[in-house]
Amino acid sequence: MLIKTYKNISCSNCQSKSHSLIENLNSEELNNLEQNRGCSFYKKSDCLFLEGSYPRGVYCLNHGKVKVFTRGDEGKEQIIHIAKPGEIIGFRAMLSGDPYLVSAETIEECAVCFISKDEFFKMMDSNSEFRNDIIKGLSKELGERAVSITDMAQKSVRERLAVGLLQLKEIYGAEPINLSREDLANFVGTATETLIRLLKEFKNEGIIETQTRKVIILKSDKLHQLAGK
Amino acid sequence: MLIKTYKNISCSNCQSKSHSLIENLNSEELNNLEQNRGCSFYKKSDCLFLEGSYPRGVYCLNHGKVKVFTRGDEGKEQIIHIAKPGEIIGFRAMLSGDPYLVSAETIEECAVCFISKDEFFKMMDSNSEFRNDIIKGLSKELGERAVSITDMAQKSVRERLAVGLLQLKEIYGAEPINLSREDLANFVGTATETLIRLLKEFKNEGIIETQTRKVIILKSDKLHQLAGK
DNA sequence: TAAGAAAAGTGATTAAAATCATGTTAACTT
DNA sequence: AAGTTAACATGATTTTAATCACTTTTCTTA
Repeated sequence: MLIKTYKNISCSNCQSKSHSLIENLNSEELNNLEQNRGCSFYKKSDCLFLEGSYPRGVYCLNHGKVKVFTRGDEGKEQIIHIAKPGEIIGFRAMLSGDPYLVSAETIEECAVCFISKDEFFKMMDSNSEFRNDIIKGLSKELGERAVSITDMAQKSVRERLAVGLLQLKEIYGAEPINLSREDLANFVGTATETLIRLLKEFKNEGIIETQTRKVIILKSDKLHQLAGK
Repeated sequence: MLIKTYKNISCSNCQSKSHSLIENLNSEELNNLEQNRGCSFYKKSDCLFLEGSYPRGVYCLNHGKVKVFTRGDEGKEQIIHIAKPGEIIGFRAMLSGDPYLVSAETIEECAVCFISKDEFFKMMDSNSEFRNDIIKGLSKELGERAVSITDMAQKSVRERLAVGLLQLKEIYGAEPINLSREDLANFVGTATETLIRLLKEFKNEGIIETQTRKVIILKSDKLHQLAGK
């Protein structure tokens, strides 16, 4: 259970600062940020923001994981990204000036700081390093998404599952992957039943191990092979 | 046939300036840009840049169309974007500092100006309006790609063809869509044979008309229906 | 801790789209 | 203008993955 001392989180001492875009702020800026952001605790499956609404600021993830997804025609989720601590969520729509095209929801207990639009743009304007990091982040993600589109269009579900598991390994690090089968299916872009069958195959082939819902990767090299180029 | 007076194109009078990111440059900046860019004429199927190589600058499309694509495992192209006059091509990789993740190739005769890395970054640094337009452009595209991923994962090929034709209508405007069946298939993300069969269906349903390779959209509303949400 | 609900898993069937094989038309080239 | 090549088109077949119907297991919470 997450210790709910989140109100006391300081930006300067934030455990997630080192792998965050805020790492290049100086101490003055960090102090200012600390005064002007609000921290909240979110239960599992809480919504950060909803597709179609207008952004009022950005979310800085201190603890937990957040899924970012769109909904297709029949309401089926497509998970575009799973955010981990340190990530700033939702700045894309703020920068473009459009309403959100995606929704964001916690998939475990989370501590999240909210930075208002004004504050965020102030940081963008005053700190060129921060701004460049944002631009680099956008660019990097844009490149990754071109690859994702190609994968979706050309790879088989089996290959996509291999790709997806490798991505999730990066996100979860040493911890086992802890996603519902449905979320995993919506990340890979397939039906839940198909996903379950393929997971079983991978398990039988000794590539992964499962502990009820949790997935542990045993043979990354094999997954790389299966994933293709 | 494109008149090859492209050497004389001036940025200030560029026919594509008004729908380009360079429209917010002042006359001094435009003059400077004009001194420092090089214009070239490209035949159909010429390569602007190749996946894996390092960007040395950006390409500003004055005339013609350019396809931007990745290659999947078996070399099959996935067309991510089709650029039209006014667009700046290839700044994504320059901003992220990585090698290109995509290739760019002309699909008709083109006039293209090259702006060097230095020049481009100078413009980014000195003109905040230009910079903001770039950031907005990146953000907008990033949002669109989330939708594309979802479409690829969830829509049928028939639905995707409807979506794709509507996008191409925006790009081609009043002119008929002029793409090879293979390129069209690689844009929609399907096999060429499947695409041809679906085009025939759309034709039989009176939604489109074909003139050999050219496609003319007759009923956009019907395409919107078929495309889903 | 027992009951109910939600998630995970299985089997059978159907549907969609890829693949393979081959024929036809259009577009260059000499 | 004829010949050659490449693009377009079509039919038959196979493969992949979705869908539907249902069972079992695992969480919740009263």
